[in-house]
Amino acid sequence: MKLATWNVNSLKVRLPQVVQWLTDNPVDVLCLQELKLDQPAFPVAEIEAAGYQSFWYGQKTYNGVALLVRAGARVEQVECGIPGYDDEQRRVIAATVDGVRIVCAYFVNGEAVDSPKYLYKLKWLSMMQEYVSSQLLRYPAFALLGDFNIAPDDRDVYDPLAWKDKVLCSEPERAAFTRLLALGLSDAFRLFEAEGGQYSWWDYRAAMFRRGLGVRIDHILLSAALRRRAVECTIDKTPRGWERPSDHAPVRVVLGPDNEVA
DNA sequence: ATGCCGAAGATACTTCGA
Repeated sequence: MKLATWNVNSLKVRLPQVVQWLTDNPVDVLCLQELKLDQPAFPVAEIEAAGYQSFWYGQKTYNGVALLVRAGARVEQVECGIPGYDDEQRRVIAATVDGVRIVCAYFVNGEAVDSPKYLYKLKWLSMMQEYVSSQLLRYPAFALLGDFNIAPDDRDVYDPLAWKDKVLCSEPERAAFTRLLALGLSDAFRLFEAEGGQYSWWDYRAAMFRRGLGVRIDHILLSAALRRRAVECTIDKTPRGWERPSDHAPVRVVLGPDNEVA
């Protein structure tokens, strides 16, 4: 089973790239963030023509998340938003795909540590913590994928000194990421790569991608049951080099068969 | 110290992203 996540920064603009990427990378589930599409505007037919079912939670201009699921896969228990959290911003969609619980999330950016949006981010992170905790009790085969807007440690930042205590890198954000791991989740990328210098987001400005200056903020977290099956996890920089790219790159994980004896 | 780029809504600039 193959899972991936990609912040597309407008699905309207990036639709041809999403279809191209799925053709080149026929994953079972692709989690999308920042659709920037009103709910009725979702390109269901185009996604279906590419061989995928669509489940989405759209919002005009901002936010919006989707699960693209390979045709033929069994999809159950689709859930939008965090239950019990009345959040106007549409950032979460979940579903069970062929027995694996998938949560796709667009974490709050926060703007800056002295911003009111940062307080919203911390509140949102605590709600996500509770949500993931309760999901794990129900679904042992669990994966959380998305744009976390958190660089877990200094290996994930091109200039840790410049980013020290800044949004994406502040201690409270990193502590929230660590708390998610403490629920029994593993950062799939770090199962295979201990070195720094691999990033998933590069600022459009100042030719940051060309200069190799980025941040790793898009992640795939796996429960113990899925961690055992993980074979590889890679960041695909290819689409970041295309014309009119998203500022984020897709992240992909390959899971082997479930060999556990029931 | 600030903007750089890019998307979107509005309609010539502003808001937001990270």
